[in-house]
Formats: sequence, structure tokens, C-alpha cells
Amino acid sequence: MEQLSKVYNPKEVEQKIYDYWEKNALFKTSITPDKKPYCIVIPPPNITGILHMGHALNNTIQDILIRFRRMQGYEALWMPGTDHAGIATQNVVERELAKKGLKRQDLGREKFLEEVWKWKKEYGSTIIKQLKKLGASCDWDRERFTMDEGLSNAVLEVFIRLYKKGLIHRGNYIINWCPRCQTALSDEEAPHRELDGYLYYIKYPFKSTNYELQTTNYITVATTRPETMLGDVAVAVNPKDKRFKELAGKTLILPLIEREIKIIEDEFVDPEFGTGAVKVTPAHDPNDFEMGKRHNLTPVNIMHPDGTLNNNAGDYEGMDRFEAREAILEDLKAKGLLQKVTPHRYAVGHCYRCHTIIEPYLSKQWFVKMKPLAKPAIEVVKKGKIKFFPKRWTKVYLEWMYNIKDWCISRQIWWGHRIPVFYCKDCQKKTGMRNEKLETSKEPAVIVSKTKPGKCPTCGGTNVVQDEDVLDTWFSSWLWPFSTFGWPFNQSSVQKQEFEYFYPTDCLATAQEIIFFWVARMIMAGMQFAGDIPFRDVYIHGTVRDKTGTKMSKSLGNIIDPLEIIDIYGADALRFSLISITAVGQDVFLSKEKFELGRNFANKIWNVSRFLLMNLKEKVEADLGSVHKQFKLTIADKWILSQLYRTLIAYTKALENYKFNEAANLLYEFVWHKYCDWYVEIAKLDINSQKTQIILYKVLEKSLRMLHPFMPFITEGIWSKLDEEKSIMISSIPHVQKQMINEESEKTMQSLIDIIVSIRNVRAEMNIPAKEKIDVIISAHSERLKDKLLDLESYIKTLAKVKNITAVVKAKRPKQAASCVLDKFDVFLPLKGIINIEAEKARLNKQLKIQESVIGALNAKLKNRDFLKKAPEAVVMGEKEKAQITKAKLEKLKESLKNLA
RNA sequence: GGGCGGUUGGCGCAGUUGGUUAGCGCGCUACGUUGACAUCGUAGAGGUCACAAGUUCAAAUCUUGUACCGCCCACCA
Repeated sequence: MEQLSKVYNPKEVEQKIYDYWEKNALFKTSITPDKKPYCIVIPPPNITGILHMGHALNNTIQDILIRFRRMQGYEALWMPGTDHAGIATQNVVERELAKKGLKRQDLGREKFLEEVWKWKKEYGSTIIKQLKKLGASCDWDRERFTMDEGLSNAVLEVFIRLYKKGLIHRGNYIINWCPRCQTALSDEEAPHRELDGYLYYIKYPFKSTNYELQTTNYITVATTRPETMLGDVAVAVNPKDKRFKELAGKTLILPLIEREIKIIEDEFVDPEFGTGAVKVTPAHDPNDFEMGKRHNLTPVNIMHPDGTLNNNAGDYEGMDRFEAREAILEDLKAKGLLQKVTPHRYAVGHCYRCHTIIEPYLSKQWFVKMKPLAKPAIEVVKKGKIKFFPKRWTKVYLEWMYNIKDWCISRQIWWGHRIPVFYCKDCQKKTGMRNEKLETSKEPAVIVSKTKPGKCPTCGGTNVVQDEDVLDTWFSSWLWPFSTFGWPFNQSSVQKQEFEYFYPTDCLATAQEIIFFWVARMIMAGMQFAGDIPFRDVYIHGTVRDKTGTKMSKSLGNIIDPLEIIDIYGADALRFSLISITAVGQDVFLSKEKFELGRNFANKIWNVSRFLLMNLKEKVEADLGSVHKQFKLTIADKWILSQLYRTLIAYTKALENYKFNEAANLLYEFVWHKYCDWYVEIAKLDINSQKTQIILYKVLEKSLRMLHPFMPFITEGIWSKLDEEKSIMISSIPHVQKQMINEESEKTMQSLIDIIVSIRNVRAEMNIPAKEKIDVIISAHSERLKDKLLDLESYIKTLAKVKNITAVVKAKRPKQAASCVLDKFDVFLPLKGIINIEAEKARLNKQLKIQESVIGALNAKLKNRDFLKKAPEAVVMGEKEKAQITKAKLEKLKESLKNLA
């Protein structure tokens, strides 16, 4: 068999191994009637994306699940793909154009889109390549893109279905407007961030022919955005507010613009806040918009889409909104109308793409009515058909769903699915309607269709134009779990069969940020269009942060690049480290050094495999199930097998409950601290025996299989050297052999470990060189234990560097010896001319102290009548036993101390 | 304003049916190269689990409250 290099070098092998998997089509899936399906759809990364730690964690988790299930015998499909990421991608391409001094408008829509597709072709699969480096075992033949023909068709189909049901409508509302991207955004795309700002108190004078009066007779309003005053159409007070009792209906002169506005009464106004009087700006504030409607006020829009002021802004026309703010404040101050300014902390929406401050902006947009869609999506979660892990997210989800608001889906950009709505200009002319007035599906001028109609079905006119807007990117993402299968299906198509086989998918793994954007909407879409839940489990993992707890982002420069980590430490090290430090649902605080954990572990696995291969005499064919019939097994043999299967049981349970870190730590503990530290060391005693070789080999081989979902590359690399057939990827997770779990051997092994550790301990304390072999006397607490000791002698000799062992029963401490008091044995090291009595004294005293505190606690318990009466019998028995052992130890320790003197 | 998460040895964290001498990794101290591994081995030091009250025979683990840190949601100008 081939030998391995001394240090594991991931760089050499990872790419080759991945190619081997792909070449042999090991990720491929198809309908397999005798297998149960297991399916995960990937959260499609943006085509603009490059792999960051969040991706690394998210996809490692999915790959673990997929590989684990595949090895459990499921037909495990991991459906991959990418998202067209409307605004993000458009921004990237626009930035490229800007370098050439061009704007997208210079190219025109068609040409610009060509550019985007070109960009996509060149860079759009970067992230996919990076996922492969991570080891992702997606079924790449099924890779989808949200703007593929099929997925686009699904998008249009859904739009039309919703429209026909009356769940999509178009209307004038205040929406979140990004003046930089110049598009509408949904509420989710405009997250609120707190800002330190000011509350400006502005005097609005009453109308009077007497100019003097105007400056003394006024009402004060407070605002955080003074520039919006140019769009004020009223001032509102609460009807119950006594201070303003007589003022309703009175006329004010809006400063700077000199427009006459009225004082109105509205319940919405909170008398406690500010001055109790509110400026009403229906075109620039959602509340004011509603108020305006209630009072029949015509909104005054003062802003261009780019955030500069328009011709309703008088002298301020052309200024940017924040520039205008300063100018207006100056002017108000000059006129003595700025009463005061107080610091004020408030939350404002920011564009989630470019972080520009959002402008609440009145415009005509398309909306999805969400309440009816939410209803079934709430039900399935409440009934537990869909489960969140960790559970607490259920509540977050439900709260959001209960308060769901309509979804603004139109975007004023070019890259995306164009809204399948056409307007008949001829009808518009005939009915005298203007485009702006179209609001309901009943309007004859609106034609909803996947393709451009040749002529208007109402009037036969050919003057038909398509809506300029595209759909929110998430309007395609929410269909992802079924659109990727080819929905809507033709009857009896293969796609339909596959869908029926794999859907509902099993698990969706994602980060918390995306629950509302995506998870909630997928559930609604699944229920509405696919007729069933999109997935059974939702696993929400934490956010990856830097070691100070700040979210990693490019702009902050605090990212740790997964590709760099892969380059230095290897993909397996990255994966294993990331997983083992990520507790369920907890955020991860990362620093580069943490990846050493995985690298070191990989190296350990590599080296113990290397050791095995160096010593393996022939191919191991035997099975563990029969090895105990064929050979007489030692304590250590039984112990490692017992531990193996205990580990397997716990490992499986952990993975089935999404406790990835637990499973990882179990493997680490087993492989390193049980197999390597103890079993391999013991096995060296008779490394050439067939029995030992079989067990060494088989335990490693099974460990590798358990490790494979976490560390796919190194396990495959070693596997290929083991003369095993095929790929480890398609081997199976070992089966539990319950009969191999052997408590007796575990107890004995524990005693052995205790003995060896105690001898090593004394050696260290007494500064006995490692090379110097010593004699020990071991006193068993019973005849039976003494017999067992004989089995263990050779282990002790080797592992604790002992020359002669004298086994006795219940012996007293010999003179001139260091002594260790254990549960079932006492160990004496006769040290000729004791090197250091003080050190021994100190050692014994330390032990004495520990045992005394233990016995103290135990005695207190055992003296407590309530404890004896109320605690379960097993617990009481256990404590009594412990007390007995501890008492015996104590006595011996005291005796040893006395003896020493 | 509402909701959620965290607070365990120097650092980073585990610890869900309440009962272990409270674990792990890094770091630290001492020793060590007998050929799997210095990306290693051996031994050790170091914490009464934020604080307070309560439930219980028994609490890091359950309840309530407090403090600090962090996150999410929210139309109070």
C-alpha cells in the first residue's frame, strides 16, 4: 500500500479529489424508487457574490447534511443555482460603465441588458467555482439561475395568477425610495438604522394682513426633516388637545413658500410629542399620506427621483435634499422662524444595497396583497408541519406574518423580470384615461400577458406598450424551491415526477437576516402555487462576525477570506473549524487562528492513517461484526469498539437534530483522544497481530466515514489509499452494533487509564526522567480486580514506562514509596532514597483536600433526611457508593501521609 | 416602544429531560524527539458558572427581578 507524506498537504489533493467526484458523477441524483429522497435547495448566492464566511458556514452546513444523508442511503439532492440580484448586479455593471464615462441611459435598455448578460457570463459563476473549492456536493447538472427561461416563466406565471386573483394591484402609495439607485424598495429592503439627528422647531405664522402680527402670532411644529416643509399641505393637531381648541380651520402661511395651509384635526397626532402640532406632508411621509387622504388634501411632491428638489420647491429647486435642508434652516433662522433645535435620536430606513438614506416617496407601484397568502403559511408553522431550529424563530416568524404588510414588487431598474403588463394607448385615449389613473384590473387599458399582445383585446388597437418596471428580485427567489424543478409543469413530464419525488424539500439552511425576505415568502409561495410546504425544517444558523462581534463586511475591512483560509489550511480545516465553534443558532466570532483547530485535527487524522498504512501487512477483509468470534479481544479492543459505537449513536443523534458542533466535537474527541491517544498506543504492543490490525483498520475506516460529511477531502484522500472500493462519498454511515457496547470493558479501561495517569503524574512530580524505567506495586481492592490487573500489566509497563509490576491485594503502603489512591486500585512507587519527601507530601495533601471537599458534600447530602426520602433510589445509592469510595481513599491518604514522616 | 440572544477559569466557547470532583480549544507552567504526528506527546496550574430572590432533598441547568453587552422589529412627526 502506498505511503503518505509526513504532513498533510491539502493543496495537493483537494482539486484532484473534487474533479474525481465530478467525473464520476457522484453528486448526480434521479428518481430512485427504492430510496427515500432527501433534498435541500441552496439559498442561491448572488451572481455578484464572492464567497465570504457566511457562505462558507451556510454551505458547509448544507453539504454536511447532504453528504450525511447520502451516506445514510437517501437519494440526496442538493439543488444549486444563483440569483440575478437585480439592484446589486445592475449597480456593478453601471459602475463598470461609469469607468468609461457612460450611464446606462446612454446605452438604452436593450444594449444595457446585453452588457449585463455579458458580465454575468464572465463573472456570474465565480461563486459557484468557490463553492466547489469548499467541497459542495451539489448536483451541478441541475444548476439554475433566477433569470433562466424556465424560472422566468414561473415568475410571469405567478404574477398573472396573483393578478387574476386580485392579489396584485397597482397604486399610488408612499414607498421606500432610494435616490441613489432610483428605485422603489420593499420594507425589508430598507432596514432602519438609528441616527443622531435633531428635532427642529419651526414657527408657522397665521395668515394676517398685518405683517407684524405674522411674526408674533404663530404655531410651532417640530420636524426631523425640515426640507419636507416645502411639501406641507396642512398642520394637524389632536381634536382633544385643549391647547389648540379654537385653532382648527384657521389658515397659516407656510414660510419660505408662502403657501396658505389650514390647521386640521386628526386623532393620529400625539399631543405629548414635540409641540402637539404636526406638519402634514402627504407626498413624503406615510402617516401624512394617510392623513392627507382622510382630509382630502392634495399631496405636493417636492422631489425628483434623484433626491434633488423639483419645481414645487421654489427657490430651492435643483438642490439636493440635504443641501436644501441646510439652506432652509439658514433662511428660517434669518427670518426668526427657527424657534429651537434639540438633539434627537431617530431611526431612518437605509437602502440595503447602497446604504443611502431612504426617502419616503409617493409613487405609483405594483403591490402584492399579502394577508391572504400569509394565512396558510401561518397555519403550517403553527401546526408544526414546518419546524424552525432553533425553535425561538417560530415566534419571530409568526409575529411578522401576523403583521404582514403589502409587498411593493416593482423596481425602477432594468435588470430583472419585466412586469408582464401592457397598456393599450388607444384604449387610454378613448376612455380619456391617463396612464397614471390606472389602478384596478378592470381598466380596459391594462393587459396582463406573458408575451406582448399583437393587438389590444378590448379595442383591437396595436399601440401597446409594456410596463417599464421590473420585479423585485425576491419575487423570483420566493419560487425557488419549486421553480428550480421546472414549475409550472406539463402533465406527466419528467420534471413533474421529479418534483413529486423530491418536494417538499427536507431542510432549508439559512441565516437569520433572511427570514422575512425569503423564508417566509417561500412558505407562502409554496402553499399558494406548489400546493405544499416548500421544506419541513428551517435551520437558522448564526451570523459570522469578527472577534469584536462586528458583522464582517468588505467596507469595514474586517473580513476573513475563506478562500485564503482554504489556501493556507485547506477546505477541511475551514469546514471543521467553522462547524465546531458554531453552537446552534449562536453567532460566530471568528479570528484566523481558530482555523488551526481544524488544520491540526486534519493533520492528526492524516498521521494516524499514515501510521496504520506503514504497519498494515495485508488488506483487511474481515468484518468487525465477527472479529470477536474469531479472536480473543483484549480490554482495550472491547473498549475502543464500545466507544466507537457510543460515538456513532451520539453523532447520528446530533446530526439529525442539527447539532453540528456537537457531532464535530464527538468525532474530535473519539479520534484524537480515544483512538489515537489510547488505542493506537496500546495497539503498538502487538501491532503485527491480525486481530489488532483488523480493529485498528476497521475503527479508523468507520471513523473516516463519520468524518466524511465534515471533512470530505482528507477522508477521500485517505480512503483512496486504503484499498477500499469506490468513493467514501457513496459508502455508508456505519451501522450501530449495540452488542459491542460493553460497560464492563469501559470501566476496566477507565481504571487502567487512572493507573497509568497516576504513575505518570508521580513521575512528573518527582522529576523521574522518561527513559528511566521504574517498578510499581499495584494493590487491587479485591481478588477479582487483581486478576484483571494481570490483563493490563503489559499496557501499564509500556505506557507508564514501568519495569516490574507487583500485583497484590489490599496491600499497605510500603515504606519509602510514593502512593496514589484510586477508585479500585492503589499504586505505589517505591523510590529508592526518596527524591523529595516534601513534593510527595504536597501531592498527597492536595489529593486529601480534594477528597475532603468531596466527602463533605456527600456527607451533607446523606445526612439530609429529605434527600434520602425524596431523591430517587438510584441517586441515593450512587451517592452512598461514592461516599464509601471517597472515605476509603481519605483514610489511605491520611495513612500514607502519616507513614511518610 | 416591543421582542430576542448573551453574561461559565487569561482569551474564545460547550454544557435541553435539574443529581458528574463543571468540560473543551487556545494560551500559560514544567518535562519530553522510544520513527504516525512539534500542525506532536506527558503532567500541571487556573472557574463556586453576572448579581439578587425564589422553587426543589438537589440548580450553571427551572421561575422572577436587576445590571451590562449585542441583535431584530416598530408610521410617533
